[in-house]
Amino acid sequence: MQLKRADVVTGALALLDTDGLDGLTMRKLGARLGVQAGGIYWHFTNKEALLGAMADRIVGQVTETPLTPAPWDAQLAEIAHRLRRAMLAHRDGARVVAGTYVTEPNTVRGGDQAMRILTDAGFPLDRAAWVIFTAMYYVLGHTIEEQAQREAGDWERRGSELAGPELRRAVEALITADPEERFAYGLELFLDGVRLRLAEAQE
Amino acid sequence: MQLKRADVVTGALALLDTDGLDGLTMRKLGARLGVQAGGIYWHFTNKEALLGAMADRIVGQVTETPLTPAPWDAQLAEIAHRLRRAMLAHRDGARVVAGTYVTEPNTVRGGDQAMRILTDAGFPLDRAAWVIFTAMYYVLGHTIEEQAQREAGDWERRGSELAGPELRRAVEALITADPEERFAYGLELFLDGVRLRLAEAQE
DNA sequence: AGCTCACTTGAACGGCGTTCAGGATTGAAC
DNA sequence: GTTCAATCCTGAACGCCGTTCAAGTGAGCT
Repeated sequence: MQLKRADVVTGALALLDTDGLDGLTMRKLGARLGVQAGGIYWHFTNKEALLGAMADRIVGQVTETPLTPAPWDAQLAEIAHRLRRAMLAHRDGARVVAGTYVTEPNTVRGGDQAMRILTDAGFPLDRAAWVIFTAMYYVLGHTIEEQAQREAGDWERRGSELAGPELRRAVEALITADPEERFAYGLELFLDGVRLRLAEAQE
Repeated sequence: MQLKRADVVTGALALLDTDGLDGLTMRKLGARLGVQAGGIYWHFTNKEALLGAMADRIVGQVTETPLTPAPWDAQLAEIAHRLRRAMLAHRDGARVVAGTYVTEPNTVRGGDQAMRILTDAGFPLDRAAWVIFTAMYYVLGHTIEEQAQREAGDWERRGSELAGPELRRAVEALITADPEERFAYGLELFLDGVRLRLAEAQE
């Protein structure tokens, strides 16, 4: 059986889970697929394209099951939570997603969906876009660090060694806390801002 | 005259400006410093350490001039704006800063300062830490994309080709907009959230 | 003048992404 | 069942990367 484009992506995600993003090399991927490294280039023009396809596979989880009807803010929060969970499902998943641009189909679908939720709620189009990208930065940043922390225990050590008095206990507060709770907190933080601006625009 | 640790950082930042992060190699840096690539390893144990020092030099701009007395939210916004400007001052500056951990002295100083502002305003210590990291994710994410967009014109093309109806105009709205205004908007978005929570906690 | 310690050389090592001419495999048409 | 073109893969190389290390150089103190 010959390799299909989708098989390469599946194999690459499996390799990502075992070896991490830094261990994801074309040679190792070839070995796992029973193929020489060069052979992969028939399916993808370069590694970046492969990473893009991987990112899209990960992000695809977000739009897989339809959203239940709910207020706009709850729906937006749901999407953000789904995105975080989808990225956490693969080692270094957030870093993979962060390293790609917006052109892949699933990414576009998700962005489109979020845009519609905000514009339906009465947000002007351009501001809606700003809000979504702001949210995106937060979700990506939070999840990247959540995964970095999960995989490297030396984070804590390094942090508490050199830090000043305030920040030192702050870092401890970060590590101790439940990541999901922290994520929800930060998300609500600027959902508040969005609610405020929506109320202003509506009266 | 022999090389000092600080000279290496200065040369590395100059090379960063001309060749970008991907073009920043030890061999090219050596050439610019009039030194073999291996010689740099006497000053820095590896490239990561060098990048850390570069990041700290960049971040140092933030705490260089003291903050003028002002309400806590204005001070926090000022720090965020300074950080963005400091990173914009070097090509790929945001990516460099994002790739390092918290241990460098200037990074620590800045974090400490921000923590104190929030705790002085009445925020509980652990929540203050959460807020700061949330802000950090936003500032980094925004600035990374701002710089990516500045350097690659194909961003726009790719975005408007494949995008769905909503997102397509959203991307246009992003590109057209003044980055600074967009930055301030997103920042205020969750400063609102912080203000709200502070008001709740105080009554 | 001699010595020490701080710095640098030069060459190598293993690994990386990528290319490409040629071989193998497939599946449909005859 | 043979032919044939399109598809898929091999094998070997290319140039670049970060990093190591024994051996060399040179400035500044004694």
